[in-house]
This record gives sequence, structure tokens and C-alpha cells, in this order.
Amino acid sequence: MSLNSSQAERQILAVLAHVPAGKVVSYGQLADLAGLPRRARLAGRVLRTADTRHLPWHRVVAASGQLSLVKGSAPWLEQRQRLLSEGVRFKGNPLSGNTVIMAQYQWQPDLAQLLILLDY
DNA sequence: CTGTTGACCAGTG
DNA sequence: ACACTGGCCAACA
Repeated sequence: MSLNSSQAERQILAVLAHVPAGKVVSYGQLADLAGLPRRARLAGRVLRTADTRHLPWHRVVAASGQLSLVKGSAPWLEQRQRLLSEGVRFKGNPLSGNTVIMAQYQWQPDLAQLLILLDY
């Protein structure tokens, strides 16, 4: 039905759909939660390739907290603006900040959320 | 078909 | 803080 074919890709997108507003996840964490350990790179590829228009794609950042899009580009500006509007704050200069304060905003899945993940 | 690239990342020095 | 390594593997040339 979708242009997004592979099983691994669907799992990653399914988990992404559950990331709550105001929180962020790293690529590696996203893959991990999808049951795909050490597949951080796949998560990155999926975010670049798949149709994420109806998913919270902007809540995925590097494990370091850095946004992985090209700094200053239109997509970068959009991601930054979306996160700011959800209350996510950045390190350093508020105008040029490129790094999310992970300790404060990284998604910590609880048991209920884990249960949701079992039925994708 | 082979070779390279990359919205990644933890480990090591 | 920074540089480099090895793992990972689908997409692309």
C-alpha cells in the first residue's frame, strides 16, 4: 500500500509516530526502540528517504543533540522552529543554536509506551 | 556487478 | 575537546 516498503522501515516509522511533542529521540535510539539495534544509520536513511510528511520527523536528532540537517538550510530552519514551538530549548546562542539539551528533552519511554510498541 | 556514500554512533586514544 | 575506527547496509553512481 505504501511506497515505504521494507519491514525495518515500517517499524522505524511506527516508533517515530509515538514520539511525543516536546521530546526528541536520537537515530540510534529510534532504531533501538524499533527492535533494530546498531541500525542508527538505517534510521537516518529512512528519515531522509521515506515520506515523513505526517510524522514528527523533526523530533529526531543526533545522539549528541545536534540537528543532522545542513545548518542554515530551509529544512534545518523548519526543524528548529518546530522544536522551539514545542518548548524544546537549545544550547548556546538562541538564534544559531544547533544542539538540543538532550538531558532535558530526550524521550524516556515508560512501560505503557513500550506496550504500544509491541503491536506494530 | 563493484565501489562509494551517508539525517549514525559507541568505543578508543 | 578532537580524531580516528569499526560496525552497519540500502541507495546510488
